[in-house]
Amino acid sequence: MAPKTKATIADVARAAGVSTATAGRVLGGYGYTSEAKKEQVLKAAQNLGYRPNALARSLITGTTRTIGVVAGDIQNPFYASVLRGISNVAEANGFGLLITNSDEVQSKEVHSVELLAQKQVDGLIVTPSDTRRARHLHNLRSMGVPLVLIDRAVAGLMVDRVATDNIAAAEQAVRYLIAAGHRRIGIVAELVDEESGGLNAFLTHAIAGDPIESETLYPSWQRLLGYIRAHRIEGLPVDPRLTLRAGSYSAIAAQEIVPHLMTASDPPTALFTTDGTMSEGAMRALSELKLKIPQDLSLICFDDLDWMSFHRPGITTVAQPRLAMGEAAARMLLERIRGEDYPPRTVLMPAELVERGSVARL
Amino acid sequence: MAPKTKATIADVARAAGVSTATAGRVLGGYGYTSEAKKEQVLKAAQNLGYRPNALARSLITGTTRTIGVVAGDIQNPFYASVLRGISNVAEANGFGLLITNSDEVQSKEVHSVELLAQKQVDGLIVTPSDTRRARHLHNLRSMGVPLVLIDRAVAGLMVDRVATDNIAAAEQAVRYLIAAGHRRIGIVAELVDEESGGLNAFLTHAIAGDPIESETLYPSWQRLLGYIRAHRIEGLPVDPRLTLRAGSYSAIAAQEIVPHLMTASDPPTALFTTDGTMSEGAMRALSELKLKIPQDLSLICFDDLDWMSFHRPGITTVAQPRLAMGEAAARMLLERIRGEDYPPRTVLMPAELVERGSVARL
DNA sequence: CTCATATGTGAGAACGTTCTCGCTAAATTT
DNA sequence: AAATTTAGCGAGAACGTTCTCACATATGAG
Repeated sequence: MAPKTKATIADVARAAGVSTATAGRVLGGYGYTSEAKKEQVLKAAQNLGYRPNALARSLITGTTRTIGVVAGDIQNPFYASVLRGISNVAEANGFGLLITNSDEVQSKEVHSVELLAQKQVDGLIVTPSDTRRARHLHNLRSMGVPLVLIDRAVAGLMVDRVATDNIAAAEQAVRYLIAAGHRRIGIVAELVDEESGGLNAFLTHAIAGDPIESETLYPSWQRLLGYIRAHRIEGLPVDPRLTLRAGSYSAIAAQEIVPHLMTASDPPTALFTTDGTMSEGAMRALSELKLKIPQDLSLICFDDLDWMSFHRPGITTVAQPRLAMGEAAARMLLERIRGEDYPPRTVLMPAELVERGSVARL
Repeated sequence: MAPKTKATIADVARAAGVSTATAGRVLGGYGYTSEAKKEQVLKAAQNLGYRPNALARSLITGTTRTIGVVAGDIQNPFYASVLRGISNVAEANGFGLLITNSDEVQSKEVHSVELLAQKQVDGLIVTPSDTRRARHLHNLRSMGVPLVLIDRAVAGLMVDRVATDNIAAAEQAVRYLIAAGHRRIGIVAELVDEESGGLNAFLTHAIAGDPIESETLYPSWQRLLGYIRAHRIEGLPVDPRLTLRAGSYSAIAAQEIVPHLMTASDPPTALFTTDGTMSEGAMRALSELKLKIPQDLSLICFDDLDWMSFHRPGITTVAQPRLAMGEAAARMLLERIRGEDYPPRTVLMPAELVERGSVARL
């Protein structure tokens, strides 16, 4: 029944009494074959338990029907959802998914991209960990490997990209807080990479309303920018002491920094956390400080994580369409793989402010 | 600099003025080569931007350095963590990861396994969606493809397996509740597949203490068994009305069923939820019912999800070593791929009861 | 000096497919 | 009736590697 050794197309051909070419035609579904031989071959294949070797096929067709993904960390709900979105459309189109983690470390990302390229993926979806140095990605482009960026852009790399409209999303959230009467609003953001001149320089520029090249900013910087814009629009000053930088993409970092803000002399009445991880860290800190939400502190988070809906009170949050982002990215990539030749597209997806009970009116 | 077309080993050989065999030797790092030629070849490869084609290599070596994973749903924190564990050891050993979702649907799982097998993965890690019908997995074994099962077993399929010791874990949690004075303890479990005779027959058998073949039980049934054993050990009767079956692996199902229990005439004083998804659904329901934990209801969950630690009160839970499970599975698989030939091993990992504040002493 | 061993090299087969070509026979058009 | 097209099939060349072999050359032992 189940054969001990794998059967090749030649074995099937021999068993069916035809040439490998004919066997290949019926098994591969290309070219002409008579009904009679088709049945013979199919029966022989069935008996031998023939399973096509995708490697050999890919070697000659030049396509693997596999797409490579470099995510930051599969375990992170953001990436997990994005991946699921990618997986959905990949699967629907008969594509496999080769997934790696970069941990937001450039060297790992380079290594991953190299691995995936060697495995001859038909295209890549990457969340670049460095928005400037990206030789490996430029290199891919010059080799003609389709590439789609998620969540972040790379300066000078003109490729398809899908991201959240971070500035608008943050601006909306912060204006919502201001509309509720809040005047001192804290923000806790990752802000991992030094923008030229650092946080202070960025703040003074942004507060002054200087034009800022925001496209290639990291998402957390974009969200900070939205925070600042909301203040400017509403005619409110920005107090730099209210802008908290975690400095790394970790909940612990957020958790450690929040207490400084809340135990200071003039604490904020509302807090805005700029992504799921920061939200989690902040929640840990607030929980330990035994602060009541929203009585002691109003809160708007970023990313709609499971617990935010059943937490009491419900957490008002900016929901990114994570699944849809993954799906959009995969669809764009598949179009490129099919050879469609648009100019590079940027899809900015709107985030939705989900109102729950974590914001008090002052 | 960056070449427009991909260079093959033959191109490199030509440029270096050696044979493809020699070029292959230095590039592939096998056999003898003189220092002089080695340098020539390396330089030529550098100039041409040579990137080895893993497909061609795999076709001849018969190994792809890729392992396939069939998970239920990447988006689910349980699978996300397990996957991360797998990824960690795979990456450390230079293996790639081909990941698919089965959504716990048998037909999708079969399809995934077939896809991965065609792509010639060196081995598979699967969370089987059906513990009985698994022809595709038996088939893999007979073809000599290494296979490791996670979380569940398949009747009659003797392969390496890693899972949580669900019975012991549930027993410990429920005994903990009993020790705290609880006498009416509800359980909300998935229990998706009809065990022979259904839930009632299972209950009567288990309560009577009949020997039960527990190895191939689905995790939720095992945890129910642990719940029953705890009652038996402590000399407490099991009230079938307290055993809630969600019937599907979804938070919504759990959310819908919990209110029936809590608004009944004789509600439990404590609740045990048997996995992360059930916990989430139950929390939703409890939140809507505005029940205070632990004053109105004590609670022990399964799986240590992020929010459980900063929820107020903290949620006491049975923490599965999800990451370690993935790592263990990957390590076992790699051993098999290397050709090590033990008899099939089952690794039952202990879960840890994390005490927080969701259990009241009566 | 001869024989064995280690080091180095290239020609060409192999891996399992798809693809190109040439050949037949039948069907259709001119 | 001749000319073309179409269906059907097989031989054998690709794809880009690794691997096996045969053959050098150098080194050292006896």
